[in-house]
Amino acid sequence: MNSDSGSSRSSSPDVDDMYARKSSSSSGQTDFAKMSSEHLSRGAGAGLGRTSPDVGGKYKLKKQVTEEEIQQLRLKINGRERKRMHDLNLAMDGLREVMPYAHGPSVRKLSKIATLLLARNYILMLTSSLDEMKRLVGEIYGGGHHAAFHCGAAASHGHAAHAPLPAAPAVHHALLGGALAPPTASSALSVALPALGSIRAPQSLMKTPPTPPLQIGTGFQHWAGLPCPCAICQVPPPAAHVPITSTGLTRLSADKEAMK
DNA sequence: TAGGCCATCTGGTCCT
DNA sequence: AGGACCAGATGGCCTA
Repeated sequence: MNSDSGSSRSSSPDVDDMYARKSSSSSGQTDFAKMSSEHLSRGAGAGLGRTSPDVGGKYKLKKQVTEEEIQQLRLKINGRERKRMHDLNLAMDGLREVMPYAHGPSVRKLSKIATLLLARNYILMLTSSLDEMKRLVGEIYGGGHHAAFHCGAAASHGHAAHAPLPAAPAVHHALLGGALAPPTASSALSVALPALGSIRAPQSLMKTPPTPPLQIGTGFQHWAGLPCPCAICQVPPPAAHVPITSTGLTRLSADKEAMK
């Protein structure tokens, strides 16, 4: 299958290198020279360089387009398409990085379809967890005193405006643990103080291989047993920030705004 | 060897 | 007109 993790197949070969291959069908994936000449000649005969009005599209070029100009144009278009796909693959890699599955050279990279499906499930799970967490907060503080939503380390995380209640950290992390566990309708007592180290990625998200503790990208190093794994403190750093429009996170942002 | 996954090329369509 | 986006076709690589 896909052996991209550390294998010879790069998800995005160097574009310049690709251009360089145009006349020397090296050991690439596609016999570029062969395909190019084949398709270009076909294109030249069927569309490129034609002036016939019945042929729509961008190749309704002025007459007298030389073979070389056609080839240059084709190469230019191909290069853009490669770059586009390259960018798409980079985005896909970025998505993989923030997905809760095992990363590493010995772990096969998720396929594109698997990445997308996992991402969808992950978002759904986070949304569900967030809803549950907010519901529990509402139960405990009857009316939702959101100041209690923040931990004592808030100041160092940019939450300095919110003075934490004395009991807030423990309550906060207890809620977090509950939220990360499979959502239930249990009371607040049932979610009391699971060890942070026990937090695991939802196994249901991944069939294989066994999932390690959540690794939500490079900006989340403090996840496993470190100070504050809360949803708020887990806001991705700018570099790894993926625009998220899920309703749960949107509401969370709204709540944070309301707390100011 | 079949099937899955991928990169690339290509032509068409839509948008600016 | 040029670029972005898309889907189909093609062929290579890898795994079961």
